[in-house]
Amino acid sequence: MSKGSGKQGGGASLQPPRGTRDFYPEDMRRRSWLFERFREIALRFGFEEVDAPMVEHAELFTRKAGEEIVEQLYHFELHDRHLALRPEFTPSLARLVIARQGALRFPIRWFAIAQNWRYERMTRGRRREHYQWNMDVWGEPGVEAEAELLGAMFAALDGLGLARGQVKVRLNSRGLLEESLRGGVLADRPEVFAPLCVVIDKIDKIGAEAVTDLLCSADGEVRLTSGEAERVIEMLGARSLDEAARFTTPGSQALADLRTLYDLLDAYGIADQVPFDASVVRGLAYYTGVVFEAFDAQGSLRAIAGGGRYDRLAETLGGRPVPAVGFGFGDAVIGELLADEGLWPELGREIQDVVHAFGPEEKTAAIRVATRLREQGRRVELTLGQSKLKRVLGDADKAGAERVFLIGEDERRRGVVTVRDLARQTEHEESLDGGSR
RNA sequence: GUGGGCGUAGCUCAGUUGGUUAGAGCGCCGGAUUGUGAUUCCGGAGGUCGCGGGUUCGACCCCCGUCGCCCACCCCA
Repeated sequence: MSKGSGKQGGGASLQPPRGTRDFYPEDMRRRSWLFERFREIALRFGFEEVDAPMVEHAELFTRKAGEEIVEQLYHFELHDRHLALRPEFTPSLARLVIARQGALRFPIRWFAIAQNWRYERMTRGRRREHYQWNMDVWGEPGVEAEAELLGAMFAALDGLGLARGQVKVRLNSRGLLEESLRGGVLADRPEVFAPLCVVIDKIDKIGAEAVTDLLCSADGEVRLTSGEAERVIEMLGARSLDEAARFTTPGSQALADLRTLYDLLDAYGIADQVPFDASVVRGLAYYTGVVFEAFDAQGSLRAIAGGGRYDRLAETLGGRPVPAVGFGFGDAVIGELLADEGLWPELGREIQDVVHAFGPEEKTAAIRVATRLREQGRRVELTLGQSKLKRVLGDADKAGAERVFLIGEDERRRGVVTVRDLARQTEHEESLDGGSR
């Protein structure tokens, strides 16, 4: 069977399902490198790592707000259960928090590196499966939490080698919009705010007119007056807090929060990397306040990361109210950006020592030597079977080894091992237990 | 979903207007003093040319279908 044979070829395809990836050792080294950077920054910011099952009850994800993320759910019925692969980590995280709500001391700072699944059409930087670094703060209503998260995000970008200015974060608050509609449509029907935001999120893709139509449509969920819709569209054009202030109600809490946030971001040294942009609302229903998304400055790729405040998710899922804010940072788009910028490091096997027995008689001695070295913390490859010295040395060199330990008949008889230093091309003998001779 | 491009050795690709044993580089294996690696030299293995069907005396090449990948648009985070 050949690699390209599809359904016609007979037998199982050797290709992974569309939109999914295999990770060979060289791929896994890069993935691990990336995840180590995420993990290191998270720990440096005092966050604790958590995880949850990749399969959840489907109901955890099936919100009704027209979100694409819900429509693209991988789900299935098994026995009497309706299960789904998680399309994002936040609902699972909420479940974890709610289940121990009485025992947790807030605020809590948790992170996860989770694989998520969405059945969607593929483009560059977008697959049906991806890993996402999630950073979340629960129990802190103030924008100090947002600032800390954005500080961590930029620290991670620094750690990946991206120069300042290569990645920017557009930021807004849904609170501005929510406040301005509070006296109108939201007074009677506060529940339409989420679907309203989901519709607005489409403005860059379908245009202002189409969005206005959707917002005012008599058949739609939102049903704004044309005056309200006009005001909303106009407000989305604001690109500074002062511009936004023209649309806000006097004493706007959302605007005050944003001003405070920018003061804090300035202290982190990143305020100039985070332009205000009133058109950012994000496509998820549960966001309530500040929302943001990171993108490459050239604008050639999809969003790198995104997040926001979701103060009502806990109660939506049956818990007591707890404010929360977080972001997700995917591995796919950042991987493309690192590739474009030539920032992926050369990663080798990092074997340190190779131990080789020339014949069956020397195998036990070789095992003892390898064990001794491994107990010292060295990364040791023990050669298996029979192979020629030429090959052993060549492979050791390619694997990045520093030394090769050789045990042949002569060494065995004298109770020693020949240690070859590959870089210096020198050799000396040691006793089998490591003593010098 | 629409349009375009591409599927030839493990990898990157070449393959003249359809013509007989389908090539290169890298990699892999073996050899050049039986236990000494990056260079060099010599040799070798490995492909039903994505898959299926059709046209033809003859198809990697032309036609149809199909699967997969890439790009753009559409759609959407």
